[in-house]
Amino acid sequence: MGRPERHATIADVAALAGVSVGTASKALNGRGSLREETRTRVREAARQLSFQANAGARSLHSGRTYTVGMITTDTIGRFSIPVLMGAEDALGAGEMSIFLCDGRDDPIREQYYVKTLLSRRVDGIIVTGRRTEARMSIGRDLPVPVVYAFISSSDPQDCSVVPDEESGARKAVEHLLAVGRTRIAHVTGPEHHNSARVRAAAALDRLAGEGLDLVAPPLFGGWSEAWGRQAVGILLAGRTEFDAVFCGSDQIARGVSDALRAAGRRVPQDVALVGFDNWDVMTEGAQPPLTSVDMDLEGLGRSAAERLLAAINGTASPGRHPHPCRLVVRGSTIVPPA
Amino acid sequence: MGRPERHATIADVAALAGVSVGTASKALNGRGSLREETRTRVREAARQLSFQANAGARSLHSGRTYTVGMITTDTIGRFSIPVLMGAEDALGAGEMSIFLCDGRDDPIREQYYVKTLLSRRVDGIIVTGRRTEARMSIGRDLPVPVVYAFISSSDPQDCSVVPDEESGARKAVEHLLAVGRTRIAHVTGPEHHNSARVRAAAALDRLAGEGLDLVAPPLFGGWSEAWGRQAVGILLAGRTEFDAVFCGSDQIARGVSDALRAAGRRVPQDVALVGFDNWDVMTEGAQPPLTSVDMDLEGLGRSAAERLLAAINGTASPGRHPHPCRLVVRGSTIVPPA
DNA sequence: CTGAAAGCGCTAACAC
DNA sequence: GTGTTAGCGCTTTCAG
Repeated sequence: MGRPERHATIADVAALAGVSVGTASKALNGRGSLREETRTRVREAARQLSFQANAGARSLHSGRTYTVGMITTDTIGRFSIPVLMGAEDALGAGEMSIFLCDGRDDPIREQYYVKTLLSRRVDGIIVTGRRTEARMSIGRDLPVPVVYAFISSSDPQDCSVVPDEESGARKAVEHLLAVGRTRIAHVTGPEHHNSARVRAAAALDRLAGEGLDLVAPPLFGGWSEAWGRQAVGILLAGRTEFDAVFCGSDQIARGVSDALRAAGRRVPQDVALVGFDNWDVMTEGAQPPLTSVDMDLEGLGRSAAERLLAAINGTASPGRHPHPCRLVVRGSTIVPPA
Repeated sequence: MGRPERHATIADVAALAGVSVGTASKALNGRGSLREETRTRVREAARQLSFQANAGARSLHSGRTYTVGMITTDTIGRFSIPVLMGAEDALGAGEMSIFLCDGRDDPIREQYYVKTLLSRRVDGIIVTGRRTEARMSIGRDLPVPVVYAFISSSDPQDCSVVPDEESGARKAVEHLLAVGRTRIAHVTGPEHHNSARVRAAAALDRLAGEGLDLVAPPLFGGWSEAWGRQAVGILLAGRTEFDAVFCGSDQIARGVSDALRAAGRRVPQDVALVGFDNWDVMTEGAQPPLTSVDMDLEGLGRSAAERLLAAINGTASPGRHPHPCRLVVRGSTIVPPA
C-alpha cells in the first residue's frame, strides 16, 4: 500500500475510461453534450483513480485561483482569530481557500508576504491585526482588491471594516443608566491607544447627552487585570462615590471586580460593572459573570470577507464601514431574581 | 491610477527587455549562461512591471507547490494558535505558504477540506486540534505526507508530534518536592479527557517513586476556574491537610488560588500551587503569578512542520513523537526574597 | 550566449 | 457525441 506515487491526471482518467481528455473534461465538469453512459464511465474512472483536478492548472485558464490571502499585521491572537474564523466561514461557502500569513509586526515580513500572495495569484487579500488603530496601506495599486478587517487602513480609499466602538461604548453607558446608575466611573487602557480614547469619548458624550458626567476623568492605564485592581484603589482613595464602572476591557473589569469584592463592595448591588470584548474566559471567570460589549468579531470577519468577494466580482466598497457592537447582559449589572 | 488590470507575465517582461521568454526565464532564475548585461536588462524590465512569476504555472513543472494545508479538527483556539504559529514559522523559512482550514468538529467538512487541499496540490498536510486525544486518521494512502500536531492519530503508522504530558506532570511534582512539599493534592479536568488521566497518573507515579502518595485521590471535574474554586471547598471539607496543589490547568489553578485566599490560606506560604498550560492570562492574572507547566506548543508546531518538510523530501518519521514540556517557576511556589 | 519548441494539466473552441 | 487543437504562464531541453 503506502502512498500513491503521484496524483492522477485527467489523461489517466481519460485513458482508463477510453475517451479523449477533452471528453473527460466535459464529462467531469458537466459541460458539452455527452451520452449519459460516457459521463458515468468517466466519472467512475475518476473515482477509481481518486482523481482531483489540479487547481493550479485550472486557474491558468480561468485566471482565478479561488484563493485569498489573510495577513495579520501583528501576531495572531485573541482578536484576529474570530475575525479569521468569520472570514473563513464566508469564504468557505464560496469554495475559497485562505492563505494565512503572520506579519509579526514586521513591515519587511509583511511586504514579503504581499509579494508571495501576489505570486500565488490570490484573488484578494484581507488584512487584520490586534488593534483597531489605522495603519498604513499594505500597498496602493495592487493588482487585487484588499479589505482591512478590525484594523483599518489610513488610506480612505481602502475598504476597512471596523468595530463600531463608539456605539458599543454608548450602549454600555445606556445600559448602566437603564439599571439606574448615574455615578459612573471609567477605567480603561492606555491613552495612546485609539480604542481607549474613542470609547472614553463616546461614554462621556453619551452621559453629556443626559446632562451627566463621569464621576472622575477616565482612568487610562493598561488593559490588564492588575490595572483594574489598581484603579479601584485610586477610585476608593478619592472621595467621590460611584455606583458603576464602565471598563475598557474585560480583563480590566475582572480586576475591578476582584478588587471591589476584596474591599467589601458588592457587585452589582453597590457597584455595577460593564466590560468590553465579551471574552468568555473573563466574563465567566469573574464573580458574578460580567456584562460586556461584544464587537461581534466573527460577524465582522464575515462582513469583511463578503466585501472582498464583492470587490473581486467588480463591486468594491471603498471607505470605512463600522460594524455594530452588541451588549451582552450578565450578573455584574443585573441583580438575579431571588 | 487604480489597480493594474492584470498581472504582468514573463512574456511582457521578455518583450520589454527585447529577449525571448526562454532567455527571460533564465535571467530571472539565474540559470543558463547569459551576458550579465542581458540579465540586468531583464531584471530591470521585471522590476518595472512589478513582475511576480505565477506560482501556479511554475508548479505545473516542478510538481511542487511550496504550499501545505493545515486542518484544525475542531475550532481554532487557544491551543491550536501557538501550534499554528510555530508551524508557520518553520514553513515560512522554507518559503512555504499555509492553507488554513477549520474543520469545526465536522468530519464531513474535514473530508471536504482534505479534497480541496489535494486538488490544490499541497505538498503536505498538518492536522491539529484542541485536545491531545488520539483521533482517526484523516485518510490512509493520501498522495501527500501528513503530520499530526498536538492531537495525534490513532493510526500508529501516522506521524504525530504530541506534548509529553507525563514528563510535564512529573516535572511539576518534582518541583513541589524540591520546594519541600510532600502533602500534595491534584485537581484536574474531566476523567474522560485523556490529558486529565495521563497527568494524574504521571503525578501519582512520580510520587510513588518517592514513596509518597497524593493526599487524596485526584479530583476530576472540569477545566474551569469555577471547578478550581469548588475543589478547594472539597479539599477543605476533608480532614487531610495539604501544602500543595498540582492543577491540571491554569484556569483550575487560578480558581484554586482565589478560593484559597478567600479561605485565608496563603499562597505559596501555606499552599504551593502549580498549574498547567502556562497561559499568560491566567498565570499573570492570578495573585501571586502561577508556576506552570508549559507544553511549548510553538516549538511543537515547529517540530511538526520540520517533520513534515522532511517527509516531503522523502524522509518520513512515522510514529508518536513526544515533545518535551518545561516548567516555568513563578510566585505561587516560591516565596519571593524579602 | 540566445531563441525556438515542447510540455506541465487542464479547458474551450472547433472539427468531424 | 466525441476527438483534435490551441493556449493559459512558465521552465527546460536542444539548436543555432
